[in-house]
Amino acid sequence: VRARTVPPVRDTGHVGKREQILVAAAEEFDRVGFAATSIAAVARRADVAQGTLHFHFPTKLALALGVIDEQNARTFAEVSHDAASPTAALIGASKQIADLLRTDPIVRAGIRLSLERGEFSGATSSFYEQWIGGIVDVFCVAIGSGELETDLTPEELGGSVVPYFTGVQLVAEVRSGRADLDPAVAVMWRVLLQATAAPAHRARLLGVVADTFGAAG
Amino acid sequence: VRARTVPPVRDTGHVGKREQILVAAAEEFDRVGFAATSIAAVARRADVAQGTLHFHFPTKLALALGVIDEQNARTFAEVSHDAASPTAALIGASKQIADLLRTDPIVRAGIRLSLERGEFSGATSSFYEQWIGGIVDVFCVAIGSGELETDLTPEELGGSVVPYFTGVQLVAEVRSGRADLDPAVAVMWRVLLQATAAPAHRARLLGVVADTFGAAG
Amino acid sequence: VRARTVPPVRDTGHVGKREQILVAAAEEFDRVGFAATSIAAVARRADVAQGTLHFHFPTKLALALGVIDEQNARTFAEVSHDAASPTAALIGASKQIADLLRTDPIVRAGIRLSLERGEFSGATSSFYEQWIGGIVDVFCVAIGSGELETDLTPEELGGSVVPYFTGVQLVAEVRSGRADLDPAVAVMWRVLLQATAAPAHRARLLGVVADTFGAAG
Amino acid sequence: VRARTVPPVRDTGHVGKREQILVAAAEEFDRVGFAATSIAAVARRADVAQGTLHFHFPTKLALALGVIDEQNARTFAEVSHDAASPTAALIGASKQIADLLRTDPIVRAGIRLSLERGEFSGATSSFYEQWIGGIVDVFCVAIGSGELETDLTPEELGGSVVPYFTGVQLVAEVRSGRADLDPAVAVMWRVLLQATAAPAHRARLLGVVADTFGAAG
DNA sequence: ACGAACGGGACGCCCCGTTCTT
DNA sequence: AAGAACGGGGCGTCCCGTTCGT
Repeated sequence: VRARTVPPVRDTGHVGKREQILVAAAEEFDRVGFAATSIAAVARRADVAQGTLHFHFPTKLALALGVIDEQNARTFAEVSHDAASPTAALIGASKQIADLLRTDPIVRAGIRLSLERGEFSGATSSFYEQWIGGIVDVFCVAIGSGELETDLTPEELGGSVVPYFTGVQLVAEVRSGRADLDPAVAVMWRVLLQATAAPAHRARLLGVVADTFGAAG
Repeated sequence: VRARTVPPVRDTGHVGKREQILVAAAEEFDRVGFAATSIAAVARRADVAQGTLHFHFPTKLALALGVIDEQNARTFAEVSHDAASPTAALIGASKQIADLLRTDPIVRAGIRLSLERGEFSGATSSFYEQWIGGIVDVFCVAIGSGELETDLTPEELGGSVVPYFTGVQLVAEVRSGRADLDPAVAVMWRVLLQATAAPAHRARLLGVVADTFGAAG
Repeated sequence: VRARTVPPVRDTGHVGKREQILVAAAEEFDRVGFAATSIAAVARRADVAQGTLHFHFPTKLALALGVIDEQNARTFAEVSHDAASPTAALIGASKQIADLLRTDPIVRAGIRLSLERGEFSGATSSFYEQWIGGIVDVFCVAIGSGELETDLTPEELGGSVVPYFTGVQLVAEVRSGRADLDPAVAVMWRVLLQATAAPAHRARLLGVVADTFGAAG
Repeated sequence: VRARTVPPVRDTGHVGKREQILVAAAEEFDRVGFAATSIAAVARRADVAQGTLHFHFPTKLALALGVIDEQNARTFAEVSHDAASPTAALIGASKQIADLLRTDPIVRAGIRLSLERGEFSGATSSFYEQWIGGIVDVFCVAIGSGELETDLTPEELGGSVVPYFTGVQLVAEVRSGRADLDPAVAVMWRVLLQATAAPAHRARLLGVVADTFGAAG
């Protein structure tokens, strides 16, 4: 920090105080939740003065919203739309999100904050609506293309898959610190495909699941 | 309190300060979570002096553990074992727990606290292990009796159903304050039965779901 | 304690709850002082319910005064009046009190409380007046008998010896936990005798000091 | 405080919040001791918000150590080394410290805290070691120069004089609020000089005592 | 613009000393 | 003799401005 008194030619590794703070905040939020997170601890972890923190995020709530926004961006960025096999694309996205949940503090924190009801209602519920909406779209395509066959509507399906994934991730966190998240997500997909995959596609999609979270994983 | 200065013949509704406190604490924990709950608020809500509260629960953590314990007791009490149709019994239990989640503050709070990672690890993870264990047993019977047919092991199934229910309940809470919890649980069961029910039992079990969470629900 | 549910014929070692409490209180007062002593800790240490404690001592102040009174009694009981050599008697008493200060929690606590100014002013200053008064009497006799020769009045002498002993004891406590109290008291007497002993008695009295706190001590 | 919104030319009497707090704390510590001193009372007396106080002294212990440090500095600053007559210098220092004990709250509080055993052990015992060490040095010189004659070693003498003074001061405090501290210190010196002063210097040194704490005192 | 020191109240948890009832 | 109830702070510290220096 002191070395920056003379702003040098190419401060390598300089990622901007803002992001530095955001990551530190995410780590604390993920660790102990919103209410128990102290701004002082965030500043300490970010190696930043409290005044500096206050300059970028005037309030603790702003800090949380910043984390949630960033998490939304990162999460949705992972969803790749593949018209060929929408269900396979969904499986791939779930794997990538599971990976993020294991590695990216901002995503971890964002999810946790999104589930703490209360002050984030706005950002939070819109997050779920958005997510479910996107998945419903995928299911529409998948059903339309005959990849899935079910008497459930796409809305019912999407509205159940998102909570399913949420629960799997959350209980994995509580039980094992997300160590065995991948197999749990795989089981989820096996249940879902057994229930909804068209017979013609079932074997292939189960293969995708096995490959994605596979024996190697 | 004042009315008790003359201990009357039949102090109806006197449930003991301890339970009074437990309920008040549960309401607060459910509303804002552990960290944001203030002991003063609990005492106020329970209409009890802070010293009284401290006598029964020396610490905020003790308060939370008390709530979790009570919730465990109440939750498991709901599970009725019906040898005739274990799956139907499970569906019934899920309905009853869903009802508790809508009405019983202690159960609501207990679940919420169980998902807040950290200091409750002990009580919490044992809670999930216990719950999953019980459900695995039911699935063993159900598969053995031919009611369910699946290539998933009972362990996989139980370990996936519990998170499924947890997620459904949680997202329902965030999205609608659990107003539409019943239909969401019904969808869950339709997915699960479609995936695992033996053809000979499928229609009947779906009927149980419809009746349980049914049009009347 | 449990064994006393049936009050037996000869509860050996039964010293009365009152004294039990007094000792426990003294230990705590000696350890941390009046203000920092908690009544709960005293009750715990005395293995007595708080209600019981309150029955014997309605107030924390009463507890402290009880300790101080008992200490006064025990302290003054040690002073033996020996007309043959009043100074030697004084030396002996100082040794005995020094021993008490090392072993008797009530005396330790009483002294400590007596020096904590404030609420005990009454009991405390009377304690010093009484003590100094007694010693002045001894010095009167000693000077009258020609054992001591000094241009200091007995009042000056007594009023200086008591603080001297107090300081020696106190600093010994702070510096070494009273481990080397005896030699320090011996030095005190050597100073005092060098200043006040009549030449004819000096050697004998110094011998008394050496014997009392002596090489064996 | 309000007057400082416009930082004026000559903020007379502005001594810094830190010192302001230190003095207020000393007054409280002196009045009721460490344990019974409330931080709120200190803040109130210093006319400072509790947050401000916490900024300068994060803990009550830090506050006490701050007072003790300051007292050490002020006390040792009074000791003037006069090679001509070391004993006279010591007498003078004792007078000055006695004056401080009557007037300077920080010195009063520091002494009191130093005698409250327990958490201050570190700062406290070093205080006594330092003090005794300094006085032993003086006695070495005094004995070497023939001003004092005694069979006591300088260590014994120094290790006895400091407690003597401590006791005199303390009992004076308890008995009379230190009103008659000066005569008591004078008596102390008369005893000490009678015991240790070389005959050739005795009259002169007693004269110094009389002049210092003298008839005018 | 940015960083840092300083100041300010407001509670939060703990627990303390007491009283009241059994 | 004991258990239960009771308010009242104590300490810590948190989150937030504001004012300096750079």
